[in-house]
Amino acid sequence: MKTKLVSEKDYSIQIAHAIKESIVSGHLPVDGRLPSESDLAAKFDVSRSTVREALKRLAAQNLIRTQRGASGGAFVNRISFAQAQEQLATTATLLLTMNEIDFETACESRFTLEHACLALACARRTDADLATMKLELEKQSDPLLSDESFCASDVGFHRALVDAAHNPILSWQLAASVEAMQPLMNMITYTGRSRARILDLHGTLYAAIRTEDAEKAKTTMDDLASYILDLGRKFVLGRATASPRNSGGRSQMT
Amino acid sequence: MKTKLVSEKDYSIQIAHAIKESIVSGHLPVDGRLPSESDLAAKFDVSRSTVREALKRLAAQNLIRTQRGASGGAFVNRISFAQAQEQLATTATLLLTMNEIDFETACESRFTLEHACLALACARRTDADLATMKLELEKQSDPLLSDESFCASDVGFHRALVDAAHNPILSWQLAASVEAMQPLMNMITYTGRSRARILDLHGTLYAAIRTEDAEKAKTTMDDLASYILDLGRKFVLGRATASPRNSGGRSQMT
DNA sequence: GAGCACAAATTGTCTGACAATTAAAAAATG
DNA sequence: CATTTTTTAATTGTCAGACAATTTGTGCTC
Repeated sequence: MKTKLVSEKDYSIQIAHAIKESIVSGHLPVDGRLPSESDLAAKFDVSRSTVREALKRLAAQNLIRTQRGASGGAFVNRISFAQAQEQLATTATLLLTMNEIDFETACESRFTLEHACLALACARRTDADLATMKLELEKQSDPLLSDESFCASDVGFHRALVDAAHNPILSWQLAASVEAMQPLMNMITYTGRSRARILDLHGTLYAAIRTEDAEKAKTTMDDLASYILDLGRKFVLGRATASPRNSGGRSQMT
Repeated sequence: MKTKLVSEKDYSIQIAHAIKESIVSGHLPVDGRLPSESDLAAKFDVSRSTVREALKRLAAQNLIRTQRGASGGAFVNRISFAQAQEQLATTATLLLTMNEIDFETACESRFTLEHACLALACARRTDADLATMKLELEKQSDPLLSDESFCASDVGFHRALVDAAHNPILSWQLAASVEAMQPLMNMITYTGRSRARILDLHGTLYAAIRTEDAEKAKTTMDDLASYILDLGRKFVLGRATASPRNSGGRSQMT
């Protein structure tokens, strides 16, 4: 049976949308196979190229995967947390860089969310969680560490903290948030003194979580948030007012 | 100058990745125009179809938009919060439905995040925010409201609450979270008694935010969270153990 | 200047072909 | 018969060339 398409929008968009609906609604089961490109072309009464463009749209959203060869085809993908996190991080990065979100707003959202994890983290942290955090703490205490490595370890510490809440959805959202902010954090040059302060706060956080002292953890997180905010303010990061908007003015890719 | 591609992966993936890098890194400015499809085909030394498939991948992620006609082409898109929210909601929905996240986990993450917004909401809520919340409260008090409409109003109330924090990043993440959970919430049948209870809690929340009583708001949110959790537990929503996994077993789309 | 026909550029779609890959069927081999 | 090899068929990936649809600019007419 042929499926009707309206001629107002591009066919590939409509086809992608139709298939996406089938997937999201659960009508097409995970690992279910879509009809072959030729069959879809016949079904929608379009050419194979058009179907292919539709499928590429879906593939870009990790909704399907394709396999060549006999009994190959397009299969409904079970989206993984890793994929979802990458998607979210990309989107968050774009929002930050393209929409003139200032450092303070980004910082506030990140620390607000992280703050929210602390109660759960204190209640559920395992020895493994603590060990991961401890490891990052030791890394950060090395004064020879480059700013980038320090930042990376910082991300690792906070990820471990969030993971200690043992809620995959929270971990997903938070990890992406933290990751998206990394470029901004990388613009800060960490002096010996600021590193010592951060390390100190991280240590206090670690201890609070180890002893399941949620209140202490929360106040420490607040201290860390305001300290990072201060650090950020000292750099260019108030982009909303500092740098001109880079819209307008066409430019070619070289 | 031609850009080299390795022959191990599909060309359209590599090309999409290359252009994506240029965009995310800011090398291509917002609203900047990409070379025409023919030019890109020449640059990467592939056919136009392959380039087109790559561009469709980018379009699916809202990274570019295309325009027909003279001086048309593909332009770098400034991603909007609305687009970002839709993407995030889709991904979240898929994670919930495909990865056997149980109702409790989803509920916990949502209310944990929402809880985190309360302090900010109390401090920053405007009269407009309060008015929006009030409006939804009145909608919900109509006993003739269908379950779906009640749910929709519920979403509206919580969105208004989150928006009262006046942090666009938080609004974005939370709104998507709430929206992604809507299908699950829709599976609950709301009795008159449960509606009254929810309405009561919403009212208390509203009052607390109006009077900037963050502590009261937090405890009320916790009450609401545990009540919803209880409601959910009474239905099938413990899918992790209740329903069989719908993977395996190929099936065709009809 | 206003309106109009026409050309040029660009994306959207179609057609048909071939290459690459893979699984299953068929054939050869012991 | 069991195992290995070869062939075949199905399917996606890529290519080339064509035409349609859409939009912008240009020059002409009035």
